[in-house]
Amino acid sequence: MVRPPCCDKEGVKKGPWTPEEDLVLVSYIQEHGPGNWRAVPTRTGLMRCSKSCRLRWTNYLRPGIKRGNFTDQEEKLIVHLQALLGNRWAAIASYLPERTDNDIKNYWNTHLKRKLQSGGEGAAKPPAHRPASSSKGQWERRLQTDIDMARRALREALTPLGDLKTQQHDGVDAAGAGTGGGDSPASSSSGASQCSPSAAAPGPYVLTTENISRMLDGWAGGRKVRRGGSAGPGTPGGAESASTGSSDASEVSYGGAAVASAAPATAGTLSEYETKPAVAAPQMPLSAIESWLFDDDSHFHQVQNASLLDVPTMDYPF
DNA sequence: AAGATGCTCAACCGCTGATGG
DNA sequence: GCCATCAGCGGTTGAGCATCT
Repeated sequence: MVRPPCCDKEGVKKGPWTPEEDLVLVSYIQEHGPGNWRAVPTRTGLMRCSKSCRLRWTNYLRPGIKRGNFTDQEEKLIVHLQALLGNRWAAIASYLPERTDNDIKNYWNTHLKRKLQSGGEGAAKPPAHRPASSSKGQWERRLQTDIDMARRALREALTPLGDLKTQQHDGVDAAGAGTGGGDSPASSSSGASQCSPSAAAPGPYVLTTENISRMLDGWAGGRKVRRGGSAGPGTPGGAESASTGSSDASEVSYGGAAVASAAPATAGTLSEYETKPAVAAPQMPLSAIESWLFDDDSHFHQVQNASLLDVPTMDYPF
């Protein structure tokens, strides 16, 4: 059966989002929480398809997104995870809560791939993925292994490079059987960190309409405010353009205690989030991940599927 | 200064898996 | 169990900007 594309309908707008549309979408989500994307266009009156709304939110408007200026640590982590997981960007993104899969994918394709190619052929070859014939049991096992490997990779990435190689033969945790269900932690586990929708209390979104409109101030209306230079990333939103460099709402603790809705638009809330130094590494999320990792360290010694750990030594050229 | 080329990244497209009737 | 619908993912495209010639 051939399903017509969801955006085939007449009157569905495509192309770059305008600040007004962003505002409408954010207002709606602030009120109802993300999710039920199908209803968004009709309820908001946006002439966009649901998919487009979801994408706009997850890749761009969602609080806590950091743009541009990938740190060395993030780079290494991405490379490492990519080598382990392949091009499963959502899974990779779930380990970088401030980054979107799209962002990581773009960064990989435009920076890292080239870097690796020029610096060392085959430093990180993506493993073959998702054999079409794998049974469900195999698939689930592989998922768990992915999670384990990613966890391990993350731990390694967070470890000073000098120590890395000594850990190459650590075991893999086979324990986590539980939750793991998903190809994409992004869709399940990331929920916690990625502002996953309604599951978590829709609550604390930092982006009040006022904030949004402030964010959108200075948006020239052109498609891009070019990244780089002093201006922040090319986000029209310019939360970061208002600030220095790549910081935007990233440290907003939308998941936690109520910065957001509580954050009265009046209180110049945005400035609270503007003060983060552009180069600041994602300390918060990473440290959270770190503690998760190291708390669970004992599991690393339960080797179960050692063959899957034959990851080539990561000797990245940068 | 102007055109050509390269680079970046937001957005789109098509597919797959999950879910509900 | 089947089918329709929806959400999410990864690959690709193309507009706009930067840099080069």
